[in-house]
Amino acid sequence: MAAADAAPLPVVDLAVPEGGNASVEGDRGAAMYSSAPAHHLASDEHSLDGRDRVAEDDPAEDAVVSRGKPAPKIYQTQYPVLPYAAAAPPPTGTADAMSPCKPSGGARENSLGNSCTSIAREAGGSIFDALQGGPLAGDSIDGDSIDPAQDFTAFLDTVCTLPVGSCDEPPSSTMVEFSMSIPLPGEGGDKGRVAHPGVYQGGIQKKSSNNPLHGALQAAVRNASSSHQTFQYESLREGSMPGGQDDMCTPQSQFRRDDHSMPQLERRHTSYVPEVYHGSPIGMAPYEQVQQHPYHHPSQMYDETQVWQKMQQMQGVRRTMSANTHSSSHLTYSREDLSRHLGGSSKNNNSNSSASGKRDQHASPSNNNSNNSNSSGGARGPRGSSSRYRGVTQHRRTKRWEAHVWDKGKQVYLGGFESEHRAGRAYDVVVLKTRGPDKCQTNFPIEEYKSVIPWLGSVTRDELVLLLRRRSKGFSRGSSKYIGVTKHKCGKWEARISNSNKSMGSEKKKEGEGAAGDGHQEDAPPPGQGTTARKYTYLGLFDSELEAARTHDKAAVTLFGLHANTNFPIQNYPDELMIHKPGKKEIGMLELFSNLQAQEIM
DNA sequence: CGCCTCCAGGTAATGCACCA
DNA sequence: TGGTGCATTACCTGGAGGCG
Repeated sequence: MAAADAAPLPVVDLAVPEGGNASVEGDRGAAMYSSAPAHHLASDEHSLDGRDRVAEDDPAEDAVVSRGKPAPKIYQTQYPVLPYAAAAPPPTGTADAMSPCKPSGGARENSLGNSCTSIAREAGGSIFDALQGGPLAGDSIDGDSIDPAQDFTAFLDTVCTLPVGSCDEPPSSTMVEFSMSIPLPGEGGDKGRVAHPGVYQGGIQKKSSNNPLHGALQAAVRNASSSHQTFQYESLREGSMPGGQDDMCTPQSQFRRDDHSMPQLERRHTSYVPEVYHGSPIGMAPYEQVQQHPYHHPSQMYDETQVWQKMQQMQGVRRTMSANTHSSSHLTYSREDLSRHLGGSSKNNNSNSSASGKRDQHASPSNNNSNNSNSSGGARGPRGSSSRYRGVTQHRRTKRWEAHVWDKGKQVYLGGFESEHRAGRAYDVVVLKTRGPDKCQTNFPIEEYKSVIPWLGSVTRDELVLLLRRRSKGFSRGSSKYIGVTKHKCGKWEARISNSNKSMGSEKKKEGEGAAGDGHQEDAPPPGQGTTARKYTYLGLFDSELEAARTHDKAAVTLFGLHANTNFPIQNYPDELMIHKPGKKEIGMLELFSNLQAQEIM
């Protein structure tokens, strides 16, 4: 999808110099984000009724999901800017100061803000922070005090807990806290750039190679001194986390399945920064715009009472309408279902409508709004559906379940999931958000979402999608939570970099878009790199994962500058940025970067 | 005709076997 | 043990096709 075709999402007017505009962001914004743990959706196992568990239980699934892995990329094109602010960084020494969401935020938490326009994005975010900040723990909005524990993780927990049964009481008011603790340069400890040789000691290992890129990288990384920011971050984390920073930061450790007893404080760390970064207005959302965001204007949030009343009304109707199907488990497959699942031709069923109708029925025995689809011959949809859940498809090649919703004519990818059921849940939540409880068709009874709906008012669709994606199977990818880092068989961490480390997806599409070009093309390809063959350059083995990640970042920034797809915020690598020869349009962003630093905003 | 759903292709990133 | 390159997997998107 070309950037120009992106859904008309609320892209703020970006105050970024030439090249740093929204479309640029969109084009190259395939930011890797967050090491958000693939916090398994354990709760839905417990909360769903037995039918679901029988149908969907997959021990392997949780084992996989709980690994906690890198995040997928998000295309800014699709999710341009989330105009809310992050919380102002707490003072050093506070609990939040220990957060892995700090400066380098632990892995891809911040890589979200990396990729191409991270500087601008982060700059914007930090500027905004400086201007007004977001709510902090203890703040209150409209009289409701913000519970620090109620962050996105909690939100998703809520989503996934989806109680079945008592629907008599509306959930208590909750507010999502966005907390970003990112000591940026010039903020606490930016007193002089103290070289810290130890940090990057590993550097890129010397190795004879014919790859010209290799040589360039070696030189670049060798020459680049460590940034103080990174050092400081390390110090903070190490100093404040007796247990070892990595232990604290890794999703693997945080979300180990048997780790539920961990303090809330630890758990909450992993969830929000990505969104914050992602949402950080790249070019600074106008103050007013941000202020208008529901998050900052509780008055614009859902009125829970109204929502609840509406839901109750709807439930009454639905119970009646779906009475017939309610009693039948959706495990009871019809002949059509069996046929479909066994590869029966959808054309036989023809009636796709028929097939789809059955799907709805089974997916949601009490399918709230299923009245439409069932009674009218089924939901729209081509061919035989691969899933009995709406919005869920199974990737034929990978057999993974993917969920999508359509919003304003554009398809929105919700993530890949291990189970059909979870994909269906993802769809439900997003569709509830986008279309509202009274218009959407969900896979499961809407009453199961009663505790979720209030949350939906405090997040944007995009935020929600990001959350779901982070919870999706996609996060189980890779052995490391850092991009470009893999565990070598010898036990060390191997760093590699691709010759197109830059954000994916958009480049190709932009090629034919001349005027809308983002400047990418004008940047010379990496040394020795053609545009055709994908090549990975070996950067060396490292004892620590972190070290490997930083080496990757340095190489990426050296090669791709602002377009680099990094694990940590790009401002951690000013020296590499200087080494990188920027393209014309990058220069504008670099200037912005410099100005921000000069103003001590960054 | 527009919207919606789903399929499946392209590409990025990681896994892993193999070689020096 | 270190390094390379291919295979596999996952992410994301474009577009086909059905329905109102």
